[in-house]
Amino acid sequence: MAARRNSGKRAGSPAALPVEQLTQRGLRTRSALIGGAAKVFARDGFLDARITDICKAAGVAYGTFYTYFTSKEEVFHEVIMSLQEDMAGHEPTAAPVEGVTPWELVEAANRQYVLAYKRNAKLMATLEQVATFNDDVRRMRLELRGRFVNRNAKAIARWQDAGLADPDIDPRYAANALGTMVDRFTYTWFVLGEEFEEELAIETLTRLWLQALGIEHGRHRKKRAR
Amino acid sequence: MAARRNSGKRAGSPAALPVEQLTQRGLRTRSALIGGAAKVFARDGFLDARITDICKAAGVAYGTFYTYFTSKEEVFHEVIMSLQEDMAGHEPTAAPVEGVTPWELVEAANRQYVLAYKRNAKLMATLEQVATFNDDVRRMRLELRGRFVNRNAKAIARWQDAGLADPDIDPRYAANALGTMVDRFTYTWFVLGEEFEEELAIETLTRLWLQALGIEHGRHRKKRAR
Amino acid sequence: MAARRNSGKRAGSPAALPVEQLTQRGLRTRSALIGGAAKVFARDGFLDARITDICKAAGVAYGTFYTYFTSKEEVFHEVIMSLQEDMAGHEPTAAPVEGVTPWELVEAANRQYVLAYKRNAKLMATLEQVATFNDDVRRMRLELRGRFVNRNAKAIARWQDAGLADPDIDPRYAANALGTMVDRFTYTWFVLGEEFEEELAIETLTRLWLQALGIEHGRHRKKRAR
Amino acid sequence: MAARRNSGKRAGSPAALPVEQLTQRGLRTRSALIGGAAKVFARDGFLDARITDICKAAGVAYGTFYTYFTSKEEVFHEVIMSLQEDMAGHEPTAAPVEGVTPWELVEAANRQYVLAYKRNAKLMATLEQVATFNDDVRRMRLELRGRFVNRNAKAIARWQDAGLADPDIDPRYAANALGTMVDRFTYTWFVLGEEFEEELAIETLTRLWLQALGIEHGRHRKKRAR
DNA sequence: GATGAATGAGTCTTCATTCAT
DNA sequence: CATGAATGAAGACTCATTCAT
Repeated sequence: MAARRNSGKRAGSPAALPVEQLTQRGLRTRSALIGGAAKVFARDGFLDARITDICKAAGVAYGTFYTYFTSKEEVFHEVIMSLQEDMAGHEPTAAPVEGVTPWELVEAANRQYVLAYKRNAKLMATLEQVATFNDDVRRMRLELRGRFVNRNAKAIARWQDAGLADPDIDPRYAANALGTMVDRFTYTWFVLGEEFEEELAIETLTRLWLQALGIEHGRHRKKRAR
Repeated sequence: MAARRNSGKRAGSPAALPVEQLTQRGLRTRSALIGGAAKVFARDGFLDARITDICKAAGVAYGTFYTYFTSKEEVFHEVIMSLQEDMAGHEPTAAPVEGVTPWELVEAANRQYVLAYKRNAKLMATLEQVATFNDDVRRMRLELRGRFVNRNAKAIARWQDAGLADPDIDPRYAANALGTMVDRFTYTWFVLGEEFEEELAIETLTRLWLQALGIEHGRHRKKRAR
Repeated sequence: MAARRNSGKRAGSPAALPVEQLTQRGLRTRSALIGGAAKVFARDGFLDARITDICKAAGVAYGTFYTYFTSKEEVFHEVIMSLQEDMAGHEPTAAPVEGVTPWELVEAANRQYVLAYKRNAKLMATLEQVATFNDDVRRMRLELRGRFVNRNAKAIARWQDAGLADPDIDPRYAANALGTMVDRFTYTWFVLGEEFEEELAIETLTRLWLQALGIEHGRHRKKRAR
Repeated sequence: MAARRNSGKRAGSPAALPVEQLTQRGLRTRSALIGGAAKVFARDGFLDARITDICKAAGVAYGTFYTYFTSKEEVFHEVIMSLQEDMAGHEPTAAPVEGVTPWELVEAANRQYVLAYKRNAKLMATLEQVATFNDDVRRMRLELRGRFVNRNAKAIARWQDAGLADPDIDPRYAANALGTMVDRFTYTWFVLGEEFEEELAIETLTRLWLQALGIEHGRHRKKRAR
């Protein structure tokens, strides 16, 4: 199985049409291409995705692709944008809400993350793939991760200040570790194919998350899987 | 006037020399190639690594590569084998040892993992890359992961039986989640480049690991990073 | 930064454009390639023919070849198809025609075969070459041969029934032997370069053909070459 | 199925050891190599035969090959020499023998040719293959053919002078055509795999041979195959 | 003489990107 | 805007032949 990547692009790309200046028809075609790309990236990964296939999936001619995008990377970026919208769109409010326990908050967050991941597993796998060799994507992921971690770190600090969580833990370190735990557990589950039972998984992740921080959970009596 | 053709009736590729039948000199060259490959894979990743470069790094002619390996994948496999030896070689004894606390055990394991990862960060990044598109490597990783997780799951179950750990947690789920946490935290640290302070990182990971399971740690008074 | 890999999960080779879906321009290029291939195959044989040369002969860029064909074998197939059309296209009617003597029939057939062979000698040599190592081509040739031999066998049987030919001869064996005689004599002549005089060759082949079957020929007084 | 041939050889071959100066041991090794080559050429054809395989079959080290031969072509030549000895070694005396009828002579010749071909079918196929691209071999075959044809032509002329054969046929043309007939019929039979019954085939070839020349055969009452 | 490792020229093949219609 | 053919750089791989022990 040989594998490789192109090194350079040729000079002076003619630049794709700017989205703003697109006619109705143009917008439709562009959307179709993004949709086709999503399908192909999910099915084949980034490396094995060919522009031809994207165009076929979108029902447009080969050359049309370059009317809207400069490169495979560019469509990929668009696809990932939608993906991330979907991944983030359902997050529970980050802001502290009166009367919501840490357990409820964390469980809700974990549940939504797991479900979103499940929905987008194939594309997430592709995203993971691209992040291993494309610096732009890597940077993008780091930023996103940063925002996510920050929010969690703040919540942890808040809980520490409120005397709910172990004060001896560095919030940034913990937020990184625990966020990573959920993310990668889910990857192992939906991408690598290790089998888990949904409810138990979510509950275990939540319990580990909270107990790790020394937070007492409000629920009781969880059982192991048989 | 020599003549030849590919893909005849016979088997397949000319098959590289079997290691067992190699002379001293052959063994030396083979090692040089693996070393060169490690260097190139670490520097360029798998996708951008070229056989030529591996040969250059090994100080041998192009064709020599194919005396010992069938493909880039095949050397990569060898490189990964050594890598995994290094990653696993320093693991603390898995067997329960009298008088060793969970804290000591987990901290030792985490420390060695972090240090090994640090030592091999670039190659680990490459391994991660290949695992995203090569099924053989992916399988290999899953197996390895499985063994690691099993061991941890057993330790957790033992601690639960001994009344040290929260009995309401499924050991397999927990071992997966916590193993993943350490692995991916380390990846974020050494591959993605997020900055952490070594001692604090190891300690935080250890503390989270143990507290998550409801295990009381034997040490006290950890501080946050400033 | 483009990226790609071979041998993914999907089908196989990128598959050349199907002839039916080709535009005028595409058809023209494809033809040019077949023409160029014919030229190169005739000049260099199959083994020494390089795709580059075919492209040069066709006046197109290297990559264009793979727009239309998957491999050297594939163009070769096309070239051979045209060749066989030319070889078979001029055959005299196989059906028994009132008032045509066996001599006239066999002579006409031999003459057309000799002339067609002469016209296509170089390509026939190449075909012969490929048939020695490519099973597809070999099979193709056997089929063709079979059809040809069958027709001749039927004619022989007819002549036997009509009392014109020696009834003690097995028609299939004879058709094989005599067909082969003409074919290989012509090969020796035009490919190996043994020299013969055209009229005398055709006449001798015809006479041998007929006399072998015990058929009296209608002409007289043939002379030896001086 | 890609196919190709090397274009050039490197400069200054060190020249293989001359047979005359070989020790006993050397002669044995040389023989082993020729034997191994015969096996491999028969199995794989010339194009797919690799020096490695020849050495393996001969039970000697790779490099040893070049102690005795300069190239693949050179061993092939040796192999073909033995082959031709076997093919020619059993030929019935060419010289006119008192009291032997043409039928007896031709049948004996055909029978021995068919049997020899059957014995050596695989190598004959390989010889045919090489003759399509190697000028030396082609020349060799032409010469051999020439000698064979000459002998037959002389016999035909003799029979014409004796009033046994049709005087209106050119002996060289006839000898070429009929020789070719037997040769290629046999090729079709043993190499291409068309099925024939041995006795009937030999008899039919013989009868066609003789009747084509207008020679009355001495036997009677042959039947067709059922 | 024997051994087996080292060499590298020669081609094929892919597919992102460009461009003429 | 759409279409689809044309382009060509980049690298993998083979194996006959050479050469150091």
